[in-house]
Amino acid sequence: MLDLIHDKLCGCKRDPVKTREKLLLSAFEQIHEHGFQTVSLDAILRDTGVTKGALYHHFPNKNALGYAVVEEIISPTLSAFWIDPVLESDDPVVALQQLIRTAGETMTMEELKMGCPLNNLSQEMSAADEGFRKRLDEIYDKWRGGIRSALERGKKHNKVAGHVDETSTAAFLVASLEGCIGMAKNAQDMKILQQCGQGILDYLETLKP
Amino acid sequence: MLDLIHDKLCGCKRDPVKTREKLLLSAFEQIHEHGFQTVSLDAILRDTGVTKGALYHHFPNKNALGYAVVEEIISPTLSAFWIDPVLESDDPVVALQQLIRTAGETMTMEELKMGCPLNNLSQEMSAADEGFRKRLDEIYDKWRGGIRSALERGKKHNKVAGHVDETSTAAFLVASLEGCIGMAKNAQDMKILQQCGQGILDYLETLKP
DNA sequence: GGTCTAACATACTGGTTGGTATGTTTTCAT
DNA sequence: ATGAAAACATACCAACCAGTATGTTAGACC
Repeated sequence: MLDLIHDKLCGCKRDPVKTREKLLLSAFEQIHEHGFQTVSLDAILRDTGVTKGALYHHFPNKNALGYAVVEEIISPTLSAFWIDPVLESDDPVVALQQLIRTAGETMTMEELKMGCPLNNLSQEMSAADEGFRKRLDEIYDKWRGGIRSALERGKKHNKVAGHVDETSTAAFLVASLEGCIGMAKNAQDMKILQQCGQGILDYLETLKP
Repeated sequence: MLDLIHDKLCGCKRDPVKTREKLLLSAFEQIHEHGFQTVSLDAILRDTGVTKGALYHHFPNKNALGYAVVEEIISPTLSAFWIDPVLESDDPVVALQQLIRTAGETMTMEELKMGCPLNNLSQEMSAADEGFRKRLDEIYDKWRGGIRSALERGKKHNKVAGHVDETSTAAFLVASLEGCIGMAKNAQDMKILQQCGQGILDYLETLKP
């Protein structure tokens, strides 16, 4: 439907940018739901209506499609929601507590069952394919680095206690966040998510001066 | 080689218990290395020398083999190393700190790359198969319950601070432990493991009175 | 020692998958 | 207008995989 309207507005039958985007988005969703190795290209083609020839015109192989999902969807989404707000705040501890609270409140049961796209892919692919591992590790590195520098700035503004080791705390925070989401994903239980979330919130409290 | 010796000692050409054990052990290793869905039964048969007929005599299908690995290998191993020692100690905080330190010291690079078998399977299978999810969740539940009751006992012995909420702390501890191992697995970097480990150790310190 | 069944062994199948070969149709610069 | 290249479309393939059908053999029990 919308395609037809767009075709008329656009005045063209082909829109390679849109085709690529459709593929990326469908791939992201299906990878998120079923995992990269389990998802079949045919399923993505069925979902998007794109043909195999078109897919292999835009991506040389399945891995390349996955890489693009990591770089063009997962990475920017995570930055926007979890990294940038902390970097922009003067009080990273409070900012993180806020983020965790809103994440916990807005999380639906379906999202809970699917878990974190970044963590899912890491756990599935890091040992199997170096291309995935490096790209995912870059994201994690950026995340840890962001929290670390935010903690440093917070210390200067007297919002973070002096005894806090910024590097290990940042690593631990990212790890426990993913750990909590993973635990709730397996339990499929909001109560577990809230318990874990409370655990992080309490921990964050100990970082204040 | 050993099989032949055993055959002579045993005086029999067939040993169904041993055959089952061989299958379980090989399945565990290969699942740990490649994930459940990626591992092929043929690979396990090649590895063990067992034939397909024998495998399907012992297990009705692939999932059943996986379930048996969870119940008969992963669950008891985890209990022995991570749950029982904490339950037996009067000071769960110190006991956990000890466990984390020895785990961090004895971990090889190969183990680091492969991650935690329990967490790997959870992340891979919980959304895909309810049979796996329930079995893995039972293990997590036992783990959380163990730490919780250990924290309660520790409080009575004045080894755990009064402000500690046992339930959420237990959930958070298990989640962050798995989170740390997962983070180090993706990074393939001992330094990251140590940073995360230091984070947990510092956190555990805040639980003391 | 004969019989029955548990414990294996072999060969095969139907379905799926990532990838390719080859052809057609737009689009756009000249 | 036209040639070239980008953007798609179709048909096909070899490999693999879980599972099955069918047969064989060892060993326990009477």
